[in-house]
Amino acid sequence: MEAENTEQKILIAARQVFLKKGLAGARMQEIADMAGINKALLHYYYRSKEQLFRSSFQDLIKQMLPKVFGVFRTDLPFEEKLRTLTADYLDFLTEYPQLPVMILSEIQRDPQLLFNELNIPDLVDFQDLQKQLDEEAEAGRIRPMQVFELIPNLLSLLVFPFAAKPIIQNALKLTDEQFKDFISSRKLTVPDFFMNALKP
Amino acid sequence: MEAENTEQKILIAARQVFLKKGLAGARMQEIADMAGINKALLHYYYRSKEQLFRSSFQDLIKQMLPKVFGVFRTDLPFEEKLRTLTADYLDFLTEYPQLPVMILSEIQRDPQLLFNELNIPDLVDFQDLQKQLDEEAEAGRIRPMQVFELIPNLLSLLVFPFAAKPIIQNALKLTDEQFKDFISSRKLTVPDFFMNALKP
DNA sequence: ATCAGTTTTAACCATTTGGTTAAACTAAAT
DNA sequence: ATTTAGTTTAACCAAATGGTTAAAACTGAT
Repeated sequence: MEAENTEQKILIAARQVFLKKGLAGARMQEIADMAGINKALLHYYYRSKEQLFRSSFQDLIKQMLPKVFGVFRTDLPFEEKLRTLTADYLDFLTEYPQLPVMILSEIQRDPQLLFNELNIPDLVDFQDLQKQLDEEAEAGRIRPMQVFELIPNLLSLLVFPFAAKPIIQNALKLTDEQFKDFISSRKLTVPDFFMNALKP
Repeated sequence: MEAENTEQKILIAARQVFLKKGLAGARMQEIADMAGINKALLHYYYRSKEQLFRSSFQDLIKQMLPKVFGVFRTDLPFEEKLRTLTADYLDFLTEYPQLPVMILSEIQRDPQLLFNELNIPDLVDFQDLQKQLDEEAEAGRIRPMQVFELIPNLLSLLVFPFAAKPIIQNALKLTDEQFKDFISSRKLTVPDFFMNALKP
């Protein structure tokens, strides 16, 4: 998190502020203060708030997507894919717990935002995954399952607890540390739960 | 959605705008326009933007919570509870698909918001539910399961698809109507998935 | 018809906010 | 030493925005 050049300092500060407050709620002054620079310098490096937001957003998404979908491009057995993805994704989100809400709310505001820059089918070959599922089902190891049911269910189980972090923490009276433990426990319980749900 | 008195018109308009843009993104002028009234009239009825937001937010939450948690106060068999809650909750969220993101992002901004006004343990008696789970497990109908694992998993499966609606719609190329069908199919697949995951 | 209370409006205000400008500083290249 | 390019700042600006005010219009009771 240390400062290198000014551009980096700005990006890091912007990320922090945008993650917490979103595009509309963020103030250029706050970002400048957090980066320890003058507000005009923001506009020198990134012409507008919108542009700074996009850079910061893009940066995060580019970090995120390979970790979410990368494992789908390997030829690991299905259960391995599931366990790897779960652990990697939960680790990543633990670093940026506010990311899901920020992404979801900005996409609600501007649905184009995400898809102008990246192509999800490019990242996950749904058909390949479906083929693997069909094979597993054929072999009697899991019950028949559609990717379009499986993927939303899996992402739900992985992402939602972060989106609902304040609610969970309050309802269960967890400190930040305890919340991390809660998430950590899910690296096992979620794949277990999931594999059980897939049993024939 | 029809106008009764001005106060109602304002609340309805405010709800629409806040749902779409959140507190920071909403403009008083836009709310006034949508309600077909003058901006000053907003301030006559609701002193400030913050207060209008709270009223609108409160209103929605009060509608939502009984539907989410109400069934936990009945003495239905566990699987019945699960299926009832799923159907009711999915129906409710279908009416307000943007609600989850709005709630989650405003709570991230101000974690107090939700809990100042309502007490979740008052709505769900976790211990009662745990007892029921223990009984089901004892009888060999499900495997042992903690409420604190079950509830987050269930809410994840129910809420997340709405939060990710634009992503799902784009990735799967669904119209609004097809998205509703997708959600509707989950009234069966989610409880099925869930009950299967709970099998001993 | 009039009066009191409520509702509605147009005009206005102060502050905030994103963004600009022009000048000063720095360090490397010539 | 001077030029040049990049970096940083203080001071400003125009527009947007939440909020106020005072007066007009409406309503229902007397």
